[in-house]
Amino acid sequence: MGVPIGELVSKKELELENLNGRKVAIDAFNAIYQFLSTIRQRDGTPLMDSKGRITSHLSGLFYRTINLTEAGIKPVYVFDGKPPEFKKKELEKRAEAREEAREKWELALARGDLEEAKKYAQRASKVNELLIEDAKKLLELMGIPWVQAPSEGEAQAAYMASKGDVWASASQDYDSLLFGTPKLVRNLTITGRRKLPGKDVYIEVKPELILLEDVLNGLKLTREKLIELAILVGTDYNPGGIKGLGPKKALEIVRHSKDPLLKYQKTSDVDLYAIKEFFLNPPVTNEYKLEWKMPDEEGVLRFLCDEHDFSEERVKNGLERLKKAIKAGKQFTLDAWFKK
DNA sequence: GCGTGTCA
DNA sequence: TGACACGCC
Repeated sequence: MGVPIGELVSKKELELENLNGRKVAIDAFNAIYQFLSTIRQRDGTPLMDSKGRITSHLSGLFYRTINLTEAGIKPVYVFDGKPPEFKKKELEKRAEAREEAREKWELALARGDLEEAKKYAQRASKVNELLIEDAKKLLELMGIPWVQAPSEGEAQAAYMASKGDVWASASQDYDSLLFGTPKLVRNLTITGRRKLPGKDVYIEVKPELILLEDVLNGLKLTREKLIELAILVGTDYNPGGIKGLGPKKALEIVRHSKDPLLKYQKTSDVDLYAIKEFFLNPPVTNEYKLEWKMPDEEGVLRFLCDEHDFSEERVKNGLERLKKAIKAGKQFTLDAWFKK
């Protein structure tokens, strides 16, 4: 998933306090997928209400949004629209991988191997339309803005960041760099512990900031060349990339060739130039309003507790934290204003 | 992933 | 106060 250019990218470690007072455009699909795959019981079953509807993503969204607000961050979630036609192959690949994982999940469960079961259950995670609708509804009730992208959410987030409507985009994937975000935040979480695959070892995961300018300067590339590099090593639109080309070789090629795609286009069954054009000029919209409001407390309680069986005590507690954080944030903004 | 209770 | 185990729905 996403472009495999992590090893070429220069990162700065970030304290959450550094984001105080900043607006951040979060890739909603990316966040929801993470919640859905990680918030699970020991056997891999996601959290569900009494009617069997998945609630893992609601739990994740609710508490993370409160945490970000407490850190003085103003989040806006950006949802995917219609994927481009040439993403079909990648989406089919993911569907196959999910199906395979689902079968292995069942087999592991039958053997009573819980650890394996959970691993495959996570890989079988599927973000469907109902999860998206519920997520949007929760955000609205919480007073948090969300934006409907016409196409890729990463592209819309990058557009909003490059216009200066938000300070940065946030995602685990690097794609928004290709779409031109000046700043990308990864690992935008509070509790920075992540389990290493396989072993029972946890590592500290801190938020990190990636500046497009640093990446381009470090690699001595233009954004157009970075896009060509990504296409050679593989994107969601041409999974796998060019056979036999890794990041290092690809970097040399794009540095020394005026039109690196030309040679590989001849033997490729996808339109590499169309992909490049898509990264350079993706469909985006100006139709959004970024307003952070006080939460509709009754609405949140009805939605999470009455409809989805969340603990009233926990949700009320969360709402108190959210209200307090919003007021503190307003105070901060006014203080900063009067100090000027 | 995250909150909460427990133990030092 | 911080690390950890457990349950959340």
